[in-house]
Amino acid sequence: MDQNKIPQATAKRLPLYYRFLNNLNQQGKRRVSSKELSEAVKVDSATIRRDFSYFGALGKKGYGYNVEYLLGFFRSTLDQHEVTEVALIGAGNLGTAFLKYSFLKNNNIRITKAFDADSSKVGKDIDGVPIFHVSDLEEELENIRVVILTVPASEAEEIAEKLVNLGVNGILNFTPARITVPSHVRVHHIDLAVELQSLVYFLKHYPLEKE
Amino acid sequence: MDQNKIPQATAKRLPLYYRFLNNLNQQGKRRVSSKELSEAVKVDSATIRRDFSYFGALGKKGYGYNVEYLLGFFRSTLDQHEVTEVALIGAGNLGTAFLKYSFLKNNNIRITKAFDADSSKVGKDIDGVPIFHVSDLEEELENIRVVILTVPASEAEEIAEKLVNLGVNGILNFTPARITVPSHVRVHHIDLAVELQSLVYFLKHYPLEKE
DNA sequence: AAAAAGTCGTGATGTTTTTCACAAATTAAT
DNA sequence: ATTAATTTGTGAAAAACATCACGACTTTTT
Ligand SMILES: NC(=O)c1ccc[n+]([C@@H]2O[C@H](COP(=O)([O-])OP(=O)(O)OC[C@H]3O[C@@H](n4cnc5c(N)ncnc54)[C@H](O)[C@@H]3O)[C@@H](O)[C@H]2O)c1
Ligand SMILES: NC(=O)c1ccc[n+]([C@@H]2O[C@H](COP(=O)([O-])OP(=O)(O)OC[C@H]3O[C@@H](n4cnc5c(N)ncnc54)[C@H](O)[C@@H]3O)[C@@H](O)[C@H]2O)c1
Repeated sequence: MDQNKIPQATAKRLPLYYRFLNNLNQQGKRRVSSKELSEAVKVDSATIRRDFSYFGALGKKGYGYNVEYLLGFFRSTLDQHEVTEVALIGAGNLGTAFLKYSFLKNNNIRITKAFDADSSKVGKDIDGVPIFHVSDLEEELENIRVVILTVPASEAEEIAEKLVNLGVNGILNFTPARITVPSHVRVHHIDLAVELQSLVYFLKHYPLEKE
Repeated sequence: MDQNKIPQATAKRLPLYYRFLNNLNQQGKRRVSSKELSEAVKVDSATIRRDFSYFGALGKKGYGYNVEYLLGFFRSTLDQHEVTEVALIGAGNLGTAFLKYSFLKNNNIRITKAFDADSSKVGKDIDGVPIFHVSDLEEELENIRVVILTVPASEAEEIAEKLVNLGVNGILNFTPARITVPSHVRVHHIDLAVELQSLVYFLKHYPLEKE
C-alpha cells in the first residue's frame, strides 16, 4: 500500500518525529523549523527535511512547518487514529514491565492479552491485562497481528512458529535467539545484552574527542 | 586505541557473533563456516566474512573458522576478560527487570549499583544489587563509566548532566527523552515505544511477499 | 594422485543513507 | 519598499554499508 518508496531509515524515524510534534503541540507551539526539530531529536536538519520531503512539500520556505498540520499528517500516516492491539508472550520480569507501561497515550497501541506457561500466573491480570495460558494461544489470540516476545530464549523458536501459524506477521523479539520465520513475517530484534555490550565496546575503541 | 577503522555497523554485530561462538563452543563444535554462522545470526555470509576481515585473516580457505580461536580473539577484542561494572538509575518497572537479569555470564557486565529517588526503595537491594538514593550519586558512583538510564523522561536530562559531570561517558538511555551531552559522551537510545510503533508502521506499509 | 567440493578474503559493484550547498520562496526588519 | 534574515526542498556528492563473484587455497572424495 501507500508509498513503497519511503526509505527504511526514514520510516524508523517517523514515530520519533511524531512524538516530538505532539510535545510541541501540547506546548502550544504553532510553527517549527527543521533546525529546531533537529536539536530536539538529534537528527541532522537536512535529514529531517529529506525525510519529510518523501511525503511531499509539507513545509513553507522561510517559515518552517506548521505543527498542527504536520502532526495531523503524521497521525494518519502512522495510523494513529485507530488503536493497534498487540499481545505479549512471557509475562516474566521484562514482560511485566511492558504490561505496566501504557503505550496508549503516545502510540495508540494497547497490549490486550498476555500469555505465559507458568500456571500460577494464568488467570491473574497485570494492570488490567489478562494472562492466559500459552496453550490457549489458538483460541485467544484471535486477530492480533503483532506480538511482543519476552520468553526465555530456548522457547523463542517454538513459540514464534506457533504465532506465525496463527497469522501473526510482526514480532518484537526481546530474546537473544535469532528466530527463523517465513518471509512474510517481520521480526524486529531488540537485544539488550548486545546493546549494552556494544556500547561498552564503542567506549573502549572509539575514543570520542573532548569537545 | 585499536583500529579506528572498524565500521560502526560491524562493531554492533560483534557481540552477536561472540554470543553465537560461545554457544557453538559450548556445544563442542570445533569449526564453523561463514555460511553456518550466517544462518544462525541471520546476517549475510559475505557480510560476516567482511566483518571478520577487518580484524585480519581469521579463517582458513576451504576450512572455515576455528571456533575456539575465533572466540578467544573476540573475547579479547570485546574486553571480555574483565568485568565491566555499570550502574542503573531508576529502579522502576523496567529498571527492576534489568536488575534481575544477569549480564555476567554472557557479557561479563555487572550492574553493581542502582539509584532511585524513591526513599522507600533506598537501602534495599534487588537480586543483590544495592539501591542508593540518587542524591548520593556523587559519593557512590565512583569510577563507573557506563550507566543504564531508566528514569521518567522528565528527569532524564537533569540526571544525564549529573552523570556526565561525574565522569560517565556511556549512557544506555531507555527514556523517550533525547538527551543533550558533550561530544565525548556516547548515548545509545533504546526507544521501546518507537520500536513498537515502527514495527506496526512497517507491517501496514511494507507488505511482505508471501514466500 | 587427481578431481571435486568447500570456503575464505577481497576487488569491484550496487544500494542505501547522509550530508552539502544553494536557488527559490517567505517572513521580518529597516 | 527595500533589504536582510530565514528556511524549505532537492540536485549532486559523499559516506556508509551490503552484496556479488571469483581467485586462491584447503579439505574431502574417488
Ligand atoms: N530482563 C532483562 O533485563 C533481559 C535482558 C536481556 C535479555 N532478556 C531476554 O528477555 C527474555 C525475557 O527475560 P525475563 O528476564 O523477563 O525472563 P523471565 O524468566 O523473568 O520471564 C520469562 C517468562 O516467560 C515464561 N515462559 C517460559 N516458557 C514459556 C512458554 N513456552 N510460553 C510462554 N511463556 C513462557 C516464564 O514463565 C516467565 O514468566 C529472555 O529471553 C531474556 O534472555 C531479558
Ligand atoms: N516500562 C516500559 O515498558 C517502558 C516502555 C517504553 C519506555 N519506557 C521508559 O523507560 C523509563 C522507565 O520506565 P518505567 O516503566 O520503569 O518507569 P517507572 O516509573 O516504573 O520507574 C521509574 C523509576 O525512576 C525513579 N525515579 C524518578 N525520578 C528519579 C530521579 N530523579 N532519580 C532517580 N530515580 C528516579 C522512580 O522512583 C521509579 O522507581 C521511562 O522513561 C519510560 O518512559 C518504559
